Amino acid sequence: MSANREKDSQGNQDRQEKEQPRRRQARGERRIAQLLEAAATVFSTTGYTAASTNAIAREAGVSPGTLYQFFPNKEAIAIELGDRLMHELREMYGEALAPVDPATPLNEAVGAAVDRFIAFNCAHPVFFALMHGPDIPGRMAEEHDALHATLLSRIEGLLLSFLPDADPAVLARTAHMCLGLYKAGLELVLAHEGAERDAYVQELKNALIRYLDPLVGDNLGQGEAARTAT
Amino acid sequence: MSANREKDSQGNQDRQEKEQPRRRQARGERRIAQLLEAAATVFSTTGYTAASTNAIAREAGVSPGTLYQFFPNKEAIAIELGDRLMHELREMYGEALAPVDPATPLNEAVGAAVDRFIAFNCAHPVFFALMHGPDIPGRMAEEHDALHATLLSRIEGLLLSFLPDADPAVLARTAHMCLGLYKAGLELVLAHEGAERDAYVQELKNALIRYLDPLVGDNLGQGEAARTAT
Amino acid sequence: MSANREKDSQGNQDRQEKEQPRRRQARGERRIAQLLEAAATVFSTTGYTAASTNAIAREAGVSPGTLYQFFPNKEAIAIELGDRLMHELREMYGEALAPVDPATPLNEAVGAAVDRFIAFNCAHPVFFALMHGPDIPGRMAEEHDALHATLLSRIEGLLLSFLPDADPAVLARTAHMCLGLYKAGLELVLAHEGAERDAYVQELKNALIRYLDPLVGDNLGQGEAARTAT
Amino acid sequence: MSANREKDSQGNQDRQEKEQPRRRQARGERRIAQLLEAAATVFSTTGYTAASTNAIAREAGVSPGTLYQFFPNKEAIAIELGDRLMHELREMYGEALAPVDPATPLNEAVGAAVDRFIAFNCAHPVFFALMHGPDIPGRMAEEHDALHATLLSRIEGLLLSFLPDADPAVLARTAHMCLGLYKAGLELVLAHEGAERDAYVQELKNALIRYLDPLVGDNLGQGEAARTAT
DNA sequence: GATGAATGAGGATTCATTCAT
DNA sequence: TATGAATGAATCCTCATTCAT
Repeated sequence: MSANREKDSQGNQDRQEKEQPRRRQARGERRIAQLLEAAATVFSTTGYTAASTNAIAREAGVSPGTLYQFFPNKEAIAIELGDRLMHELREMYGEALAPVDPATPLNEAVGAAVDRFIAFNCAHPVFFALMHGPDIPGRMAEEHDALHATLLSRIEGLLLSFLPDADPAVLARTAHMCLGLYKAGLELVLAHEGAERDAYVQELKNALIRYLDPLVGDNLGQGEAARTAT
Repeated sequence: MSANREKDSQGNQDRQEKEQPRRRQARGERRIAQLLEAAATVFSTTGYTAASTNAIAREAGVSPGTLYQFFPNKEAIAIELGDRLMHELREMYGEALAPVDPATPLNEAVGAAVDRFIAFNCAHPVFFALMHGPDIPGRMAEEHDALHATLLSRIEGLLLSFLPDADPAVLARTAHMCLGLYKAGLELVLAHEGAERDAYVQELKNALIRYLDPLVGDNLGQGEAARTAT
Repeated sequence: MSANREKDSQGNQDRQEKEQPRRRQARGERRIAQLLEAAATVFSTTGYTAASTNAIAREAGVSPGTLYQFFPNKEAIAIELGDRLMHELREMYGEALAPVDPATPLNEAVGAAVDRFIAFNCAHPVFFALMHGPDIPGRMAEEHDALHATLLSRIEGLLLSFLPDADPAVLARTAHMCLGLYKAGLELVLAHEGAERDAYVQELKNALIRYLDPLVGDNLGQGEAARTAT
Repeated sequence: MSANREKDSQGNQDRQEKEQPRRRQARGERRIAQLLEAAATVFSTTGYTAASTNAIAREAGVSPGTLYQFFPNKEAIAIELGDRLMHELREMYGEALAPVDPATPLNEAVGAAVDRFIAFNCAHPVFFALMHGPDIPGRMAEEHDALHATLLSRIEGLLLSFLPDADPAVLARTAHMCLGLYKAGLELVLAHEGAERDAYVQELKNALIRYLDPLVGDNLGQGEAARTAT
């Protein structure tokens, strides 16, 4: 049933004999990556709750025991997955989303941010599952909340560029709304392909821009831009 | 929470024979309602996947066997629940959302629709769980899609009042976006209480109105309204 | 006294009838007895830790699921088993071991008590396993201790008949020693059969009588009796 | 949790070649001792059945593979541990317990023997676990029995000093009883500390002496001694 | 129709043991 | 030799579903 055994024919023979511990660790790291990838697949297919560790192991081509050599339980897999995704997000786009030149027109800033996020989410479909999870039980909810909080603070950072003197409560609410809108749009984007997908991306941008536009009333001309963006 | 004592000691034996089938039916209906109510509670608490039929039966105060006398499986419960919710929605708000006087300003129309939906969703928290389910497995997805489709067509109806000559594809996309935006906002609304909840309701309306406003360009003055709605 | 069912007390109001439950419950009770008997067999064969619930179910001739319909986990089985054994012990020998006529010679009192206990233990070999368990984990240790404490207090009661004015600390220590001696002897008794077993029973009595004899110095002549008992 | 690098940097390179096999052996011996020590800790903490080989390896600071380089399986560890303990016992107290001057009063002989054994058991808590194990599965029971047999023969030897012309069957039975009594007392001794422990040690001696005293009837005056020992 | 016992496959997790390096 | 990854059967327990009464 289980075909496994180092199927990665990467020909990594150039590694050194001195670095034996490193080799060991390297193998472990590879397995971990492999398992996380498998978990990503299974999570995005079935959702966290319905995902079984055996299925993840099978998807990764290893035995269940191997999975538990690297992760103490199912939760830990999702948590590590979330951590890695956040890390990558951070690496790709810098520590903050924010450092936007306030002179940048809103529609450009939003458009760029959405494009980036969409690209990231298309590359990592699990991110959506983890971000979106409504049925996350136990200690994992904390992780979920942490991920959420991180995203929110980034969005707040971005918004601050445009709304430097906003009431913190309003700012928080606006960030929540933006994240919600984004998630809603993302779901539609991921559900379509090709031209239709692009159209939804544009609609998502429109929705965000139009939602935010009145809040940055001093940036003249943007309302007009937004109105003609379709 | 309904008591279920069928020991009708009414002494009216002659009537009993004739009415037995009806009584039976009536009892069955009561049981079904009881079970669906319990299912609604359990589904909204734990989500569909994590909900167990035994838990539903226990919540309904009946044995698992009884549950399976009325529903062939777990899926069927959710499906029936969805159907009933749609039915109730239809009863409450008419066959279509649409019959809106085209002269109604957009913000009023959207505001009224959102208020209605929010009220409905607050009254029936399961609706959100069923509408939102990202981890719906197997054949149940069809039902989910059906529910979705119904909502979409209603939204399209409403939109048609304002965009009578829109491209069908654009119309569909717009409806999808509206539904997505609504779901996103609903999640935030349900997650808060009191004044904060009201604030989110307003934000949700704003988001929808501003999103739609440019599409109904002929309705002069509404952009202004939207801009000042906060 | 009955098995502890998983009872989420969720406001189930007035339920079922009066006659059927008897039958149902009767079947359940029989299953419980069956399962406890199987557990007794398995526990005495392999010890608590090494005993598997599947093995118990198999021994009882039922599926694993059935076992868990009556017991929430492995611990509960052992606990219920212990409770039933204590209950039976109490039923057989009265609430206390003690009400011994102080005029009874020590050797007779001890002999009678040992005979009774031996008979009980031979009839219920698990009792030894539960009493003796050195590797009992988790919450079950409490039960074990409770069982132990019960036995100790009974022994103390008996001793008080002979040592009415003993220091409580000494009394406790003496009771512990008696129980320990008894357990040690019991192990040997259970390990043999026929005449050899009888011989060990006699040796156990001797050990206890001789240990206690000097403590009841006022009962003249008992030392002599003890010395010739072999 | 000790690091375990065998990079013995003794700088004596010339010796190395000749002595490599010896060094190897020495290293192996050290590993074995290390593993047995770890096993002793784990066994006495969790019991044999619940002890995992991985836990032993971890406690020893080595990998599971290393453990299996020296022991073919879990059983073998316990067996070797038992053997070493017996060996040490023999080394410490001579080949026999017996060489007791028959003129030694019984209470002195028993008191000395008990003190020695108690000291040994306190120094090696595993001994109790191995000696006492009621849940020993499979082939390991043989080893357990062997250990037991050794102890018994030593006790018999000691008894022979006092009962030179006893029936072998009686002798064996008496030895079994003494060992049982000792184990029972030991359990109580190990369960207490300080003055209470000492008190239990004394009680254990009393129990043994009083048990044996009548058997050595020709040693006048000992009965008296036993009676006043408390 | 109602009950609750019964089922058994499946899920998370552990562990003795083996294997490649 | 030492390592630590790998295995897979076994463990405890759950749950959708069926059955006898």
